[in-house]
Amino acid sequence: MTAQVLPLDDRLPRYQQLRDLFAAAVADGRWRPGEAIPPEDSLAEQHGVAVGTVRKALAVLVTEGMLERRQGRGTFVRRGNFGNALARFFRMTDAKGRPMRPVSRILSRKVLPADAEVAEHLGVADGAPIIALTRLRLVDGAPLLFEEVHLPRDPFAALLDLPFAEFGDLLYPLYETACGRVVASARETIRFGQPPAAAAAELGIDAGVPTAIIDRIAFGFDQAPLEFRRSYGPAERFSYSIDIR
Amino acid sequence: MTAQVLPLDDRLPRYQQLRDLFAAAVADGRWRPGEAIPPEDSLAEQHGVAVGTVRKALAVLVTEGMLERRQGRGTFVRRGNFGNALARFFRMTDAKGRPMRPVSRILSRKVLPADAEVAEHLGVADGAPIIALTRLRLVDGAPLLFEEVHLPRDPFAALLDLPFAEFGDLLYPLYETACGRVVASARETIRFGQPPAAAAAELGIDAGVPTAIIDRIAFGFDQAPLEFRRSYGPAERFSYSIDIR
DNA sequence: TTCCTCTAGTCCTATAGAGGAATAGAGGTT
DNA sequence: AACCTCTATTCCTCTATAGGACTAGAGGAA
Repeated sequence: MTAQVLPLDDRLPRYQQLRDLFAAAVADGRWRPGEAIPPEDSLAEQHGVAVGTVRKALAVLVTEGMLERRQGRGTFVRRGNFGNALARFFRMTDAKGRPMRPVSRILSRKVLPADAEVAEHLGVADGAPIIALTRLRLVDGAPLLFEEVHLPRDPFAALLDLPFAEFGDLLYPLYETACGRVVASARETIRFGQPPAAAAAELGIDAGVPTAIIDRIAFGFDQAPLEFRRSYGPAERFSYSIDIR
Repeated sequence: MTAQVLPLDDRLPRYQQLRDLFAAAVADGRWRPGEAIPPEDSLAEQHGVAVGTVRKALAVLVTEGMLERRQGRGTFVRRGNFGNALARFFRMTDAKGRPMRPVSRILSRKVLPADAEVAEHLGVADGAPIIALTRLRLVDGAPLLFEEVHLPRDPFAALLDLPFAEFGDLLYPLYETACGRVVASARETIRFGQPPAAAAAELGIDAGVPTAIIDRIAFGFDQAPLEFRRSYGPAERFSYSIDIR
């Protein structure tokens, strides 16, 4: 969480040590999303290695998705691709396979102690303070998804003061701009069951209607969990598409 | 389909041309799954480039999943990871999140003309000959999934003579050993709906029971579709887990 | 304004080579 | 048998360097 004194491991190859060093620079905000990092030759000089070694370290971070290189321009810390975020994470498509673009409305915001399940998913202590949001996502004015979002309180405390109207339709850009956290990957689990009463009410369906339940844990560049989210939607409207490897 | 005369593009960097060359060697069977390819220095000499250039080409193919390098041993054409195939493609987990290991039984095998949907997914002409398999996958003796598998006939003709008992529990190893085709990636789409009568009958459920429907297109190393599969399973028993990016 | 040229900065391609690390196998020792 | 040592083979790390390609911006020409 806090910027660590570098636990560099001398047994690792230098390019791996550099990778860790650079990743830490991104993680603790010295290199910021959207900005260019120093050019490769100056990094090489700075760390007393050959340019090729720096290039190799940067190549690792590029394949890990943390950096992005543009010939002639520089090397940039990747910002969450919010143009693509829907395509990457919100893979609900309509009957014709087109991605749907939901509008979002925050319904509630509370600080609660984490229950056992949320604590495990977020990797925090049982009972640790959690921000719990509920929100509704609508397409063409019709409610499509009811979501319960859980965030560790401290890193996301900035969200506690934000008026609901300013949350916008996507949370990940907000995590970046308001809290400096970038979502780099996620794990989703889909199953099928019945919605809790609150979800059914907001969705305007009977509690007995078959419902798709999607659990998602979102991770930062350091693979630490940032968010746990559970989403409910009517099963007949649901279609989920994914490319594997 | 047939081995092409190399359409090497001189405008591409040499390492990309080499990549294409090496990929073609795998695709047309000169380099075979599980076997080692020539060492990097001999490839370099053979093609008149520096070793570093060969290494770069091979690195691309490693990240694409076609090759695998082992220090001190060599560079190998990757074989479908059948130990991991379940983990990679068959992501149904039980209520506790453990992957389930189904047993398979082939129910039927026919050669049919492709209908419009199958033809599109497989990238073949409408009405082209297709091998259509149905099979049942069981866990602990109970039917869990009913599957309709569609394959282009000619590349998979070897399956037409194989007794059902010799199909085994997984098809992908069979595609490799019997037909020389390796599944490298796949796209899945999940939705919920109602099963066709045949599926409901084999699964022992009512036709009205909510059912998970998974469509999968499996691709070879060259991104060409190899198989189209549609699977049906009772929704309450279903849970699907996926890592994103 | 619009277009062109030039330049500085940056990443990309490619080469060459030295030394290290991991593996497999041969052969010897206990 | 079990273990060790030695060697050949192979991939890995790292250095050093040269020229090319792409971008952005400054300045001048039409």
